[in-house]
Amino acid sequence: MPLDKSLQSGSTAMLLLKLLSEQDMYGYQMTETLARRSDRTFLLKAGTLYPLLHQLETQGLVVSYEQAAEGARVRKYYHITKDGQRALTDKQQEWNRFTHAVNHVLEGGECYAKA
Amino acid sequence: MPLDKSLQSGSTAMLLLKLLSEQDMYGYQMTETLARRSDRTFLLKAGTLYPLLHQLETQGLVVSYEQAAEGARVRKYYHITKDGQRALTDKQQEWNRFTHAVNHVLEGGECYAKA
DNA sequence: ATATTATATATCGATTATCTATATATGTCA
DNA sequence: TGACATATATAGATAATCGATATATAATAT
Repeated sequence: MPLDKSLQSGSTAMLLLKLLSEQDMYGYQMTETLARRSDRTFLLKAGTLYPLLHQLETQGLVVSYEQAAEGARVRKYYHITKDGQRALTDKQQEWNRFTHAVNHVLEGGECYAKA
Repeated sequence: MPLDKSLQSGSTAMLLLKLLSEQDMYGYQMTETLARRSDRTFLLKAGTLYPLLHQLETQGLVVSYEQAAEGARVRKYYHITKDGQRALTDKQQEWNRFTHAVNHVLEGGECYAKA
């Protein structure tokens, strides 16, 4: 089975779904959490984040609701759906397959099958 | 330091350079070797491979030469340069940084620094 | 002999992911 | 009042990859 082509540039969706699998979050909060948890490796820009969240919502992987906060403007929270949980599991499996494949090539190891 | 943006979709160049760091190869051979070594995870298409090789050559990371073979058409071999070796080392470091960051997020671990 | 398959390189156009830049609005602090 | 962090959003540009197509040669099957 071939790897999903969008995986290589597409790990961001998986990371967002992972965060939402732990708790509901609003967009800005996801950016900050991702930056912290990745030791500043993932510095997601607003121009990447929001279109991606809208796309996930269109696909039915997340749903959103607005909630007022004290001393802050209204925030748009996202909640992961059953489909989203399933998608997260799939993406994590593909991620493992992908990294193992890359590492196998980088280690210069033997081939899985001869030519 | 932010991660190279091209890394996520850009691990292919690293893998090709890795193969060439072991021995000179021609394009088709790289596709086959990559497929075998990755357990059929990386099934690189010609439309991806050749433009990428031309790009690496333009960047001075590889050089090419044609060589005739018995019972086969002329093949175009690629050889990695000093700059290519350096680029490979850099890309491998970024790869490690990237995977560690993703795995840290996926493990739901603690943050590197508090908000 | 002829058709098919594998080898081998190449280009074009489409798709997709991400970024930069820009826009808007609110709350805090100096 | 002005600067800055928070918060969401869209438009346009760039880059990586793929699908489709094209060409040519060698080996194999019918």
